[in-house]
Amino acid sequence: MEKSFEPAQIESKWYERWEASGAFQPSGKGEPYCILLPPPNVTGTLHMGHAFQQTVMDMLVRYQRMRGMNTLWQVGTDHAGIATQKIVENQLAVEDKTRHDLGRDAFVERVWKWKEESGSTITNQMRRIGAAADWSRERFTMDPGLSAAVQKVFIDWYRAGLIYRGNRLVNWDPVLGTAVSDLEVNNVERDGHMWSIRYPVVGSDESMVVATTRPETMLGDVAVAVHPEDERYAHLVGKMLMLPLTDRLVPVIADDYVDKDFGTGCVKITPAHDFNDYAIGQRHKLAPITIFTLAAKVNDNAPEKYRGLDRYDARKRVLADLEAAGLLVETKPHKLQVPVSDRSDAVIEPMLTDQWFVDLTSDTLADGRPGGRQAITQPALDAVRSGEITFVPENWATTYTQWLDNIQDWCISRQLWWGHRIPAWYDEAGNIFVGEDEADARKSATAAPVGALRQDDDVLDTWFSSALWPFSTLGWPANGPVKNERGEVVANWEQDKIFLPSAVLVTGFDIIFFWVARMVMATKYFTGQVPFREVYINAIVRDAEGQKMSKSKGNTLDPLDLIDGIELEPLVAKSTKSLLIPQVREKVEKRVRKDYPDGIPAIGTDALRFTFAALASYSRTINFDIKRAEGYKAFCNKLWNAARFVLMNMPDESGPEGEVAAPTGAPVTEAERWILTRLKQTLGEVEKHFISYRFDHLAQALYEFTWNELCDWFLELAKPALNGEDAVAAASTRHTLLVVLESVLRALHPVIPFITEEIWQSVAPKLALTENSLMQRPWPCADEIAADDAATAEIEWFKNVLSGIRKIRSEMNISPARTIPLLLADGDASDRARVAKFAAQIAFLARTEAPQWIEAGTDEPAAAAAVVGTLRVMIPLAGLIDLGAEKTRLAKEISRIEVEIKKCEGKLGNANFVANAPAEVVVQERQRITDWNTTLMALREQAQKLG
RNA sequence: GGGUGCUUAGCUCAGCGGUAGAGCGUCGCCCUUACAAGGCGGUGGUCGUAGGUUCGAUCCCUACAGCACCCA
Repeated sequence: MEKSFEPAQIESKWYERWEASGAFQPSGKGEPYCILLPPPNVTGTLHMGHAFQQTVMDMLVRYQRMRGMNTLWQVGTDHAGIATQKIVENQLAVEDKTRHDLGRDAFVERVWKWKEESGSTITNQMRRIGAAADWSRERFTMDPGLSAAVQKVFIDWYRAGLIYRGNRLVNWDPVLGTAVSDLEVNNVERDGHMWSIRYPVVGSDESMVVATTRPETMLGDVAVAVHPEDERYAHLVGKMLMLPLTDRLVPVIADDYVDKDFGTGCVKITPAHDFNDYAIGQRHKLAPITIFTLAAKVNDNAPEKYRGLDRYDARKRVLADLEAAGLLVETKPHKLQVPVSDRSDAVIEPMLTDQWFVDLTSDTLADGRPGGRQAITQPALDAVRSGEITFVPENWATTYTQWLDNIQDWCISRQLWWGHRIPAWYDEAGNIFVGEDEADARKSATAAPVGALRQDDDVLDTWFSSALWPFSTLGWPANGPVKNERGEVVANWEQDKIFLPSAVLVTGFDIIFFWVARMVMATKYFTGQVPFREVYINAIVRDAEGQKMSKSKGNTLDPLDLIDGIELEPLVAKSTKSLLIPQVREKVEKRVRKDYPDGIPAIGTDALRFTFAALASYSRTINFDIKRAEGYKAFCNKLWNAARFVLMNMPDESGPEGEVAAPTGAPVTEAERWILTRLKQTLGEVEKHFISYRFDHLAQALYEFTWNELCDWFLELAKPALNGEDAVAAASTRHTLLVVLESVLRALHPVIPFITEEIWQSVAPKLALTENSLMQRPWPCADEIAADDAATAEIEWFKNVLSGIRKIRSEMNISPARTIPLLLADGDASDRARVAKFAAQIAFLARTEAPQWIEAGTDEPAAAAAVVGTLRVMIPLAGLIDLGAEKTRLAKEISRIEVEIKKCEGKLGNANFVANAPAEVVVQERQRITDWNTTLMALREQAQKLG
């Protein structure tokens, strides 16, 4: 083995071998255990969030596979309608073209081409982080099978009356020219103004003043609303107002929605361009007036002078005209939430358009069939309320149910070209025909179409196809084998439905509504089953200061840069490459140079994964600190060197295969039985933490065992045993070293697969193991290891003795290289026996001469002492230690213990404590005071002897 | 405005009713033959503030402050 751990060398070789061996595919044996990968954007790249989430999934999958489960990690990518179309449109823009220059078919072809080029980027990156996913079943949301599922679901829901077409207010992106989902809209706080505008009351001297952040929308006002109990305006309700700048009159209406205390208590109502106003308009049966075109320019419903103006130009014009008319009462600065499209940065304009919706809100349809609430929403709510699906951490269930309780119908149409085209046709009279194709649509119609049929231009929301992911990837709705777009068989529902429900969904909280809930809805409706039993909501990865990672801040990290390392200059170049605004570029460069003055060191995949595990508590964010990752690289190196030590100590005369003969019978030494006991405990903890998804505790348990017990104590204890005269103990220790190392490799494998595999390959022959890969080994079960409490007590005693000596050496500044005398006094029979048993270990590890007992009554030389129980462990002062220093040290120790005793006495002296505290707590407290007193007496005796 | 979290050592975080913990950093001594990415030993915290419940509160309850995020 190399002298130190070199991640790059070992990571490159294992992944391909694992994949080629078929180890990532379901074994076909054991209980099914399935995890669905939240499909990343097909043209996307791996970011820290992906790397974290996928590490979590990979740990679970590898663990369950080792436990003998029939494991499927279903992977694939998402066509990400808007994002992908936008990228290709940007490419066209460079050539000074738009998608319309190409036409629909040629454009879509071009997107496919781009998908072919870049589609494997993220999946190859996933391989770098070691994802043990079944790539032979990789799917794409637009492959033929998944498209068939989309079509069937649309048609079935349409025919069940659960999908309808309607003219509704939606989030409209005027730049992209499509409706977008709420998820793609960010509410951003911006500096704006609050303008107060006077609306005169018709036939009166009175007027009403409304406050608005969007004065231009007044051109579409249909009313002014006040609170029904607002006495100031009660007499005006029902009266008409003159809408300034127009020749229209609008009524004053009363509605609870209005906040009396906000502004003047009068609200202008523009139903066509505001969601709240839309609801009020509906309540009061006021027809909305749309005043913008789809490009957000003023349309013909507004007075002529404003027509054709962009919404912001219109605002200026409206304000100027109001000012001129003396109707602008006040202008003051105001912070407001502006809805901004995540995809184009354009300000969203609520817009009345014809869209397709999934009904999620009506109880019963007009014809008596169940409505969407009954058929789709309620079952999804029940699945979580009944506990059929549980969230981890559990409070996310509240988020889920609250959202479903207030759900709106789902707008599923998008005005894009890239996506699943809606299987609906219109005749010349505007009648709708839905079917698999035009012929099927005609066939299923109740009336003959008028004239020619034309297919709907729109495509479906990407989430519509991802909602079907849990069952469409398993082959539904086909009965036989399903092929992907390359013609390879990837699923077969008849066989694969055993993987439904999947075991756990690992995903971010931000898509609970948009994806998680919709998967539950669709899967429940079409298969009658829940899509998964548990939902583990993973934390969001932030930078070390807790800031959101963003390219424009310059605090993003590329997981591959952490794995491979990167020099400063390339890192700067990379971070600033796609930033267009010069100021941002400077800021980013400064930040990168400050944060990584020496670039990023290569820490390797395993250390990165261990870091993710160690940070994965139930907290909702994890702040990624590169320092921490470096610490876990050191851990990998520690493990590496521990393995080196074990292998270096194997006999030369091992068998033909390198096998080290297993001794018959139980391990000989206390140390072996102790480390096996600790291994058993650790494995038990790890199993527990896997069940509760506490990867931080899991990682810590393994870290502590490996470093603080195996390396710090057992390997050290093994040294004298291996080199001692007891050949039986040496042989036994040698074998235990191998067994413990091999077990810990197995236990660590789900977290750090590469290094463990690499080491295991060298260890396996020594144990005559026949598997080709660590991946094929079973999980090291705690139940298979014997515990030995007596041995544990012996080793605890030994550790106390050794620590006592080390502390004296260190505090008295005795050179670690110097061998010193060791004296023992007092103690009981068991101390005598233990000293005899561990004499060689004590001498070796504490660098002392053979211990010498001082019999009671004989004179003691002046010495520094440590106390273990009643035993005094002493190092003579002569030539080594300053008497004064030792007295000071003792005094400090004595006063520390006196404080502890005082605390105990305080509790035990309280009658209420003794009467009310649980018996075992009182007993424990009494035991503590006894132990402290024992130590105190020994220390005092020692102090007295020093004079 | 409604909701959900968070506030513990210099930093990043565990703990959550009965002796305050880890990693990193820091200080001292050591290049001891698995590992200086290391060893050994230290230092460092009235657990956001104020009340309450309890024999006992970092942990439970209430209020407040600050910081996040989600939904309006």
